[in-house]
Amino acid sequence: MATRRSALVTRLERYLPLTPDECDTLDWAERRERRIPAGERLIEQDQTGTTLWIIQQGWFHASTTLPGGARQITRFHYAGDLMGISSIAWDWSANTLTAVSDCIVSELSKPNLGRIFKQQPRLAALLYAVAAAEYVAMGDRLTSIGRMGAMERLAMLLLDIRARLRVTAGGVIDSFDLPLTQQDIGDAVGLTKVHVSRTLGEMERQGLIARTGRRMKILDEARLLDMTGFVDRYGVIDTSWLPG
Amino acid sequence: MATRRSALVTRLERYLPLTPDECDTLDWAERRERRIPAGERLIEQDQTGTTLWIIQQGWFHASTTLPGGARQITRFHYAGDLMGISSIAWDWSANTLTAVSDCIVSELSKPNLGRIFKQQPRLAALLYAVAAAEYVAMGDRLTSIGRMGAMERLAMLLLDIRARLRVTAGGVIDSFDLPLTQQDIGDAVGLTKVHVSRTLGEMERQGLIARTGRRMKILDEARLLDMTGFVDRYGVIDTSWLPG
DNA sequence: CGCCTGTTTGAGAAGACTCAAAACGGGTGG
DNA sequence: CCACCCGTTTTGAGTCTTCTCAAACAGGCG
Repeated sequence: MATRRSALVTRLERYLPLTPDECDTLDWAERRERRIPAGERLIEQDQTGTTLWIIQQGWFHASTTLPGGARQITRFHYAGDLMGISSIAWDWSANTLTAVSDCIVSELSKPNLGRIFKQQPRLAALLYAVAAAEYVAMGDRLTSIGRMGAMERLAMLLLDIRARLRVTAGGVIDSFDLPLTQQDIGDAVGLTKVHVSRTLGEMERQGLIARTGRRMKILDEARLLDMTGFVDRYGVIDTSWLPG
Repeated sequence: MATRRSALVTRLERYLPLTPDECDTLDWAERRERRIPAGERLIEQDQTGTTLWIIQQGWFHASTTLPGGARQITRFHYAGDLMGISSIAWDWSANTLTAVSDCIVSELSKPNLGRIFKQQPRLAALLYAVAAAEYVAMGDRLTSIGRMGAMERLAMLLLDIRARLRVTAGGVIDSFDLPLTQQDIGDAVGLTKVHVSRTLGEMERQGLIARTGRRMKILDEARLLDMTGFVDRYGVIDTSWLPG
């Protein structure tokens, strides 16, 4: 039977058409597709691990739990993302990876990542560019948490999630499922769940967003953009410098 | 005359001895060494720029300024760092880069970065691993700002700066010059300068640190580590997976 | 010596947190 | 099909950390 095309390939092709060789190299490097139900953990913080994962389907979040029990969600991962970045630099995971929805992931071993660098330099450079974009996006989140009030932080989060979902969805979306508890949302933006509840309520009252269960709709995009200065870091990536 | 060895080479060799070819490729890729006096800016947020920089000497910080005027310092850059990451993914800078001390930088053009991927895959993979480590370090800062109180945030910052300076210094140091105003420190950890002043004073009173002018000394490392759970992300990087 | 920038200190205000209880909602079993 | 249960969300009241505004203080440099 025809194997499904890797979500990583699909994502990368949004930025740059890949050669058949490059696609083959990626397909060959991915192994052991696995199904992870919502809520389950792929790896635990500080746990040994020398594998990266590629999300084929679904969402994850990466979190850190502090000695006192507080938790910070440092980022979300979506279909087409390379996950488990800390395993690149060490032999253990810096984060806990939790499935937000039902997911399918496949493995990419570190040696296979090395082979990609050797055999497909252009692909490697593209992965580097994507990583650079995500680095900048994390800087944006840092700025949001460090210097914005509760409502702006939440606005930023919603805009960020939507922008990234658009890459996977391959088009413009204005409403999306947000399968997160308010506790999760708070852990992502550095607020308590109580304050998240109040603030989301206030945003709804002001006509900025609408909620139906856990479906989120952005109503007043202009004002959300205005209050946050949000910039989409996922839509476009410069590939002109990649080696031939 | 013998050209000085690139600080990037020195830094990378802390993780992995480079081949002469790899060193040559880097040396050849770097151009136009420039001197930047303390306080001056190398590039402004949103400004067009298609160059990366390598810091040969000194410190920089990367900051974002919000419409309201608030500023967040997203990271510090030290000798041996590749700076201007956002130019990898786009043709403009996401941050303002400001020299904290008197600095020397050299340029690395994007096409030359591309050539490194093509000609020296192992070197490219090492750069990727270093970037991954810095990504994780930024996640730590995010956690610190999102989930810790004022004193822990400052403790985290001091431990982080010291850990990174150790890489450049090539050894253990317990005190270091911190040429930052309290405004800068606050912008890095998401506090006002007033609260930074109070909290640093309190840390001194508790015997955690000592200050002489802008020289900072860590007195009670054990307690600082204990209150923050700080992990050094710069000291060791796994290179076993790099292609031969 | 005086100026300018940066630091310290004080007092009051604001935003977010804690604790607590009530309302909601989806899923399960009777 | 209904009743119950558990996790989640909402609302309320009081507290605490951090912020704001303001003024005094310190230190380096012309």
